[in-house]
Amino acid sequence: MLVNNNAASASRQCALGELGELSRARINLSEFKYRRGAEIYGEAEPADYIYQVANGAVRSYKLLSDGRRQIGAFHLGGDIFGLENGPAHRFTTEAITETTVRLMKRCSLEHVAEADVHVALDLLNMTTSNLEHAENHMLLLGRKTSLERVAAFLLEMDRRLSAANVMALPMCRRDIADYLGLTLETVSRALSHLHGMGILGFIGQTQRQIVLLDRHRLANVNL
Amino acid sequence: MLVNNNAASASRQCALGELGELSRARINLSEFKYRRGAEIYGEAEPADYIYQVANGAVRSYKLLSDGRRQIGAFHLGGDIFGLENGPAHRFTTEAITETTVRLMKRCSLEHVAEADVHVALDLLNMTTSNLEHAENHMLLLGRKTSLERVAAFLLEMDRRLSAANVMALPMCRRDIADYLGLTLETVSRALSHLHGMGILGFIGQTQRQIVLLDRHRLANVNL
DNA sequence: CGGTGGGTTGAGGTATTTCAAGGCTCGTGG
DNA sequence: CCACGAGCCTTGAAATACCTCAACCCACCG
Repeated sequence: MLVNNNAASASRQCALGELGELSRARINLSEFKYRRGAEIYGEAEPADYIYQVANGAVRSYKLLSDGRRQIGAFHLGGDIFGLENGPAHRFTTEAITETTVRLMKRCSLEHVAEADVHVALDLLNMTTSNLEHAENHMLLLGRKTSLERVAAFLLEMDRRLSAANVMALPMCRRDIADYLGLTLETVSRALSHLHGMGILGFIGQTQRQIVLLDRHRLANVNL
Repeated sequence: MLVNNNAASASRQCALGELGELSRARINLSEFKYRRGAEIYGEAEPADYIYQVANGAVRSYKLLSDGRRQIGAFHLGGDIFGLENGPAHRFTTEAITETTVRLMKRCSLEHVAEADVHVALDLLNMTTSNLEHAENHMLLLGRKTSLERVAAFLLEMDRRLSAANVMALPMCRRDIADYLGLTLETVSRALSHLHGMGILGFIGQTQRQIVLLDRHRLANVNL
C-alpha cells in the first residue's frame, strides 16, 4: 500500500524499487499533494526529506540571477528526487501538474544507510543513474542542434511515459525549452517541423498529446 | 608512498583522500604513464579499473557520430576518474599532457565496498561530487553566454590548479571549447576580450599561462 | 464575454559559428 | 645553423542557427 508500483517509468526502475526497500526498513512515509506550479523545495534549502512522485510530474531547475532557467530533470511517476548528500538541495523543484508525492525524513534514511551496506549501495545506484542522465544531457546541451534536442526529448518522454503509443506531456513548451536550452518558439518550430515531416502527430485539440509515427527517423534526425 | 598528496586540487579533496583510504584497505595500486593524446579507455569499454591522476591532466568526453565532441570533465592531479557502477565506461578519456595515473582493479574495490559501509559511502560521496559538477555544467551549457562560460571555466581552473596566482592551463583552446560547448575561435575571442578589459593577463610567450587580475569582475561578467 | 494561459508562426536581429588568413613556437632534418 | 612544417593561437569577414519581438489563434473559465 505504501509503495504502489503504478507502471509508468521505464527508466529508473531501480529508483522505484528502492523507496520500497527503504520503506520495508520500517521508515514511515507520508503523502503530500501540491497544486500545479507549487514549489516543493527551493535551491539551497536544507534537505530534510526525500521525495517520490506518486502521481503527477515535477520539474527541478536552477536559476541565474537574471531569471534564465535551466531545468535539470523532469520527475515522473515513481521517480525519486530530492536525494542529497550534502546538507542542502541543489535545485528548486515545482509541481508541473497537480502532483502527489511520498516523502520520508532524510535523517532516518542516513541512519539506515550507515547501518546497512545494501541501502548505501542502492543510494549509490540512484545517484549514478542521475549522473548518467546529466552526462548525456551535457552532450545534448553542448553539441546538439535544436532539432536533435527536441527529438531526444521526445524519445526520452516516449520511453518514460508513453501509454498505448501516445504520450501526454505534462509540461508546457517553456518547460521543454528550459530543459533543452532553447526558447519556447524554437521548440514549437521544431515540433511543427517534425510534424510536417510526418515523424510525429498531434492528437486532440491540445498540443500536448503526441504520437510518434517513426521512432527510427526521429532518432536519426539531421542525418 | 602509494598515495602522495601533491597539493593541486582544491576541489575533490575527498577524492584525494579516498583512494588513499582504499589503498589502506590493502589493494595494490600500480602506476602507468600515458603520452600526450593517448587514450586511457574508450566509451563503452568494459570498466575494469579505476584511475587517479598522479601527474598531468586528462579529458573525458563523448562523441557524436559526426565528430562533435563534448568534454564532460577535466581530471587534474589527485582526481579520481573512471569510477563506474555499470559494466562499461561512459566516456572516452585521453591524456592531455604527459600523464601518469595510479590504477586499481575495480573488482577488488567492489568487494571492499560490499563489505565496508564506509567505502560504499565514500563512493557515494565521490559520485555525488561528480553529479554536482555535471548539474552546474548543464546550467552553463544550457543558459550562459560565451563570455560567462569562459569566465566560469577560468574560475574553476583557478580554484583547481592555480599555483602562486598564475595558472598554467594544460589544455588547448579546442579542449576548452569542447568543454564549454563553443568553438575554439569563440573561446579565443572571449579570452582576448577579458584581456582587453583588464580582467586577466597572459604570461610568457605561450598563451596557456594566465593570471587573474580581478576575480570579482570575472565572476560578474555581463552584469 | 472578456481575460488569461498556452501555442503557433512570421520577420528581423544577433550571438556564435564558419571560413579564411596570418603569426608564433618548436622540433626535425637537411 | 637555417628552412620547413605542424600545431596552436588570434583575428577578420561572412553566414547561419537560434533568439527576440510581435501578432494571432484557440481553449478554458470566472
